Amino acid sequence: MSCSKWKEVKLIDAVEMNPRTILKKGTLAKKVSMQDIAEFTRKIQSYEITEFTSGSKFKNGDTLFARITPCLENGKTAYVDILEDDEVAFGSTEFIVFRAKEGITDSKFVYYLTISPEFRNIAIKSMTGSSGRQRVQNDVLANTIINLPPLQEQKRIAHLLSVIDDKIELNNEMNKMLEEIAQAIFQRWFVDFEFPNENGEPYKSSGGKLVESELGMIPEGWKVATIGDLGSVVGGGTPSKKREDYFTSNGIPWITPKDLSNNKNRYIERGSIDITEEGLKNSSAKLLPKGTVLFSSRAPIGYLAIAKNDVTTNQGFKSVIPHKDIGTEFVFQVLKYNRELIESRASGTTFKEISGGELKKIPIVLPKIEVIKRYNEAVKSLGDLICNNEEEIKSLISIRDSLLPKLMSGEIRVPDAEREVEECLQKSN
DNA sequence: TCTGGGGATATATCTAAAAC
DNA sequence: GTTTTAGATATATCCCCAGA
Repeated sequence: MSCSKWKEVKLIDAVEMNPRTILKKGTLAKKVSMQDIAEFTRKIQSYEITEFTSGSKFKNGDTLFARITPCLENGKTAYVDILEDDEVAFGSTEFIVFRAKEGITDSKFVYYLTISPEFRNIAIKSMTGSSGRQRVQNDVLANTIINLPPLQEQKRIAHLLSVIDDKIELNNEMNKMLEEIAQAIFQRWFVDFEFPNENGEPYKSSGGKLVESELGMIPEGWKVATIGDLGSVVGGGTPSKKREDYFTSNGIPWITPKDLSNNKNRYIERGSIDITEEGLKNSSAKLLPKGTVLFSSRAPIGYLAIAKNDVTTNQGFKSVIPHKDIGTEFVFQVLKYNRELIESRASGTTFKEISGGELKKIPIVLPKIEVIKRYNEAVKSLGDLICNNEEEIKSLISIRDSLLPKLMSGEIRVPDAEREVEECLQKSN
């Protein structure tokens, strides 16, 4: 049901595809690789500055659209807003660059158009190429008929969706900062030994005594222990014969390293697939309680997450179920702080793997229990804040994804959608 | 500049050997 | 006998670049 003022036009008449953009060879410029784009995320995650040799070229306001399998299917599409006004950047050759046409389309509307399921499906269906390396056919996209609202309406739609994405980005920023604070506190207390003493003064600089240990000077009363002393170290498992009936969409959450590579959240509820009771029984995986720290131990060593509820993992993890008086946060930070050391103890030729035995043996400085207790009180709210922000992001994503196709097709109009968004934001605040 | 083939590397999966 | 470790192999992902 589209409004009469909406017009059916060919994409190429509304949007420039791979527009000519000038950047001289050898110029230093920002470079956005495929891995700098996250799945279904508007914001470009990172970039490097390097000499331009070849690749796609773009400016602020452009949309980068992955054209190769599986990046496109996985939702690698981003909006460029990391540049100065006249700055030109470049990136992977596997991007199609979309640019709004002056007076015809709005740049953010173009972004939301390209992430709408309808548009993505057309792109995905058009893909051809040798197996495993399918690419979008540009001319199919160019000739796709889209239902284009008047410019003002485009701006309203884009603005509304942007409000949601802005909030998601804000929450992500906030969480990044909170995580940095959490790390800084850990560093200050347990690496610099400036934890507050009984009088609330920083221990070391107010004359707290340090004594010799095999890990250098440490506060009196502390000791050198191992990661194995922090809790039980448990390996994961995969059912020996991969049988479909061992997996389900609503069983016991089963986490694999891949679930963490796509998901930078600190807390995890479930992975992309669950395991059945039967499957769990037929593997060496165990049920891990809420608060267990998951540490990927094979191939990508060092992905970290905290179980938000009971979960299991595949064999790519060693998990630490923290002792009661140590607590999740301390274990999480110890593993994070020692990531490189742990990786250096890994063995294996095809790829590195840290064995449970080796992981347990990694030496660490263990504070007095009362200090850990105070630490846990000090950082508890940080963890809670991060967790809440992550929850809020999830609900924002779900409202964005439900509104987007309806707004793009004209099924609902901006004022009605606005009300839904406001309700959602209100609830989360 | 555009298009698509294919190399390089990272990661997942399967499963056998080693360790318990 | 069961669990853990890790090699072989398959797949996923990203990048480079030749030829039109």
